[in-house]
Amino acid sequence: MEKDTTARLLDAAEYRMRRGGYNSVSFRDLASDTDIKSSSVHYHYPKKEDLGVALIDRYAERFFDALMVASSKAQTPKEKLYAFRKVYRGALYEDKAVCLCGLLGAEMAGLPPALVDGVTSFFEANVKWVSDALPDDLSKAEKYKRASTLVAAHQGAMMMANSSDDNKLFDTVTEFLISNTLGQD
Amino acid sequence: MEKDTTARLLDAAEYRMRRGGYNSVSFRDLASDTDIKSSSVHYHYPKKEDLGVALIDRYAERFFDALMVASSKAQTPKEKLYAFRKVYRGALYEDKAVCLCGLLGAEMAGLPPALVDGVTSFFEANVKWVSDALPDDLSKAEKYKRASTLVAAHQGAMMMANSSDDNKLFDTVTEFLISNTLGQD
DNA sequence: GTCTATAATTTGATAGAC
DNA sequence: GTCTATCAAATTATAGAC
Repeated sequence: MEKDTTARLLDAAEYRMRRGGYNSVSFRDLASDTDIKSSSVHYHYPKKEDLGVALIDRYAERFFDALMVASSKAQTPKEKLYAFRKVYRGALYEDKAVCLCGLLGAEMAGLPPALVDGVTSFFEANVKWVSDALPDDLSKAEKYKRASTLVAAHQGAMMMANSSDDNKLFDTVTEFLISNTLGQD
Repeated sequence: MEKDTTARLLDAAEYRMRRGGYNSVSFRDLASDTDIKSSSVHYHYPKKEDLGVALIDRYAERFFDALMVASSKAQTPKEKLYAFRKVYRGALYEDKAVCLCGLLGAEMAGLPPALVDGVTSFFEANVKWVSDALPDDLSKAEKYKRASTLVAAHQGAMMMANSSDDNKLFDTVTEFLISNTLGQD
């Protein structure tokens, strides 16, 4: 089963965008990456915006799919949070890049308006997932606080690991924070 | 005392780069922002790289100056960490943008090599400053772990606040983390 | 230091043939 | 779906006058 052209285009675009940001991706780069012409890229994604929206959608879907898989056997809050960490960790170690939505979230003010909602939703869903993973006895506000902290730290750790070319930093930070956030009431 | 042209150029470039990333800044934009011609921008910064390096240098200098001022009366670890938070918070609230180095750190792989060191140094210096602010009785490894976590969380919280247009998220996360990181041994 | 002028390249995008 | 051909605009950058 060969990958179709849109999948290969999204792969190439994601690779580039997660390394250099939205404006670092050009139709001609994608064309040469996938051995077609730039006009053919426009056939699949008429505007760059359309490509951006498709990229974010696919990224979010894949992320939450991976999260479901990784957490399928998780019972305790701790196990669930380590599943969350594992998915982030995979994105950093396997793709050797930061989170697509983390980068675009920073570039938010410079993005076409059509992309904004997808990025915002990604983080809302992140925080919601982590909230639901936390112990039941915590208040809603307390869950929100801790979940936001965990998501923010995962994103920040990813960026710092990326910028210092030291993935261990991600491991250290996220491990510390998960045990710390759970370790007290 | 009027601002000289380089200062106005760096102001304009910083404004744009912190909103859209490295590739969202063009010489012509800066020219129109400062009411000069793009060829005159090149007089001050021959290559875009040169501009980028100058931007990062100025940003880092200003950041650590602000940190010195904010922490001048801080005695305890807690007071010092709140001073650190205050400087980050100012960058988010007053400039209404993420950290320049946070954004560039995410875009690292797509940046001209000349910019890499400045971004890396910024974070190393951040972690060092926070390490030194932590209680003396902690081991070096423990300080590194906590300092990295605090810096990562500040960066991540900034990005998330930016992407959700909700600066309160930054306040919540950083307040929680500072009290939490200090609250136990 | 700033300007005019311009070059070389890249970029997002479209028309129309196959 | 992909191609050739093309466009208009943007972008980095330089030469040379004032």
